[in-house]
Amino acid sequence: MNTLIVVLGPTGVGKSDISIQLAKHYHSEIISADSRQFFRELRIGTAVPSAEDLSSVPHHFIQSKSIFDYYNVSEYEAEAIQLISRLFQKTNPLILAGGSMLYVDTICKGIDDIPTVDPLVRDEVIEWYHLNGIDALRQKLLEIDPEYYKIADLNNPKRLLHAVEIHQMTGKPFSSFRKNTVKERPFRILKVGINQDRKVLYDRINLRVEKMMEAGLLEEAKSVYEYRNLNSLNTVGYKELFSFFDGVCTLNEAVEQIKGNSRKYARKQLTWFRRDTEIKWFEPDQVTEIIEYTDQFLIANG
RNA sequence: GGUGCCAUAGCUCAGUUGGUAGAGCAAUGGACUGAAAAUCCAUGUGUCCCCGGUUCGAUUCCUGGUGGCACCA
Repeated sequence: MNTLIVVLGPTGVGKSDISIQLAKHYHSEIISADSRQFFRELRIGTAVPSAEDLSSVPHHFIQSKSIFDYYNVSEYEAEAIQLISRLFQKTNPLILAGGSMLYVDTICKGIDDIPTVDPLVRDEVIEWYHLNGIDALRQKLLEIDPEYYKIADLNNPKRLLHAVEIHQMTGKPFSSFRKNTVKERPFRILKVGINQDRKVLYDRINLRVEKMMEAGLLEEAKSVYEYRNLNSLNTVGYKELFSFFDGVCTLNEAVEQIKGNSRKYARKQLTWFRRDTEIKWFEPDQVTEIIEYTDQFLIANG
């Protein structure tokens, strides 16, 4: 059976470098599980690998979408699983690299089949929510889906809105779609986590933001500023600079916020990954150990 | 050297008419099913600069010291 080596970890820890080294070692290819590097208009702020790195190993799903495209985890699951099975016909193992937790999990475990929400329905429900407030939204959920109401995060409008949207679209409660079934993949999965001392990681993140600014992040943000309402632009590195363009804060404050929000994101990623006991953790400089680990797994599993 | 102001959480500061203190930022933990770099929840002990005095009780008032800032010389 083929093996998918999943390289994951917090932002800025050096996943890309390690993935490239692994891919070279196995003459393999890299599938990205990074929900922001998909967008070709966002290059500097999402820390897309250099042109040199990209040409040294085949990469997939990097810079492959536009910020104007509607994209979501489910579409990613379908496209990525299809690609993975095609690539496995000539290459084994393959490398999945990225820090978008939900996207990584979707490849490993799958996601329930829930209808895609019609943008018109979404707008309608959001408008209703703005008019009536969160209490009314909770009340509505209680009426249409008491089962989900019991477990839902009632402070989180996005969660409640989605349940209402699904009901609006299908006439069925959102909870009836939530099966929580883990999909069996026709390949083995080996999870390699990269992490390091928190202080060192934060220094790396802060420094990386400075380098992004030197590389022209301000201009990149300016070039997409007029589309700021797009979901794809609700992204660390851009939203803070939009605030600067709006005159809400100084450039220096915006840059500090980018650093802070990147650190928060790294923490959030670690929270998510921490509960996944299948992950074997390494430090960024342990490439030799990582390859030893993946080699052993591949030998043991034919 | 003189005068004035300040000294409280990692940082910026608020506050206690005397009953040992709280905001923002930072930090930390958690949740997560088609918006996920999104969205949401939780966590605040710190010699209240130091020595002494007044007081039942001082971080708060008073004397002195130390450090910082400003102005005057």
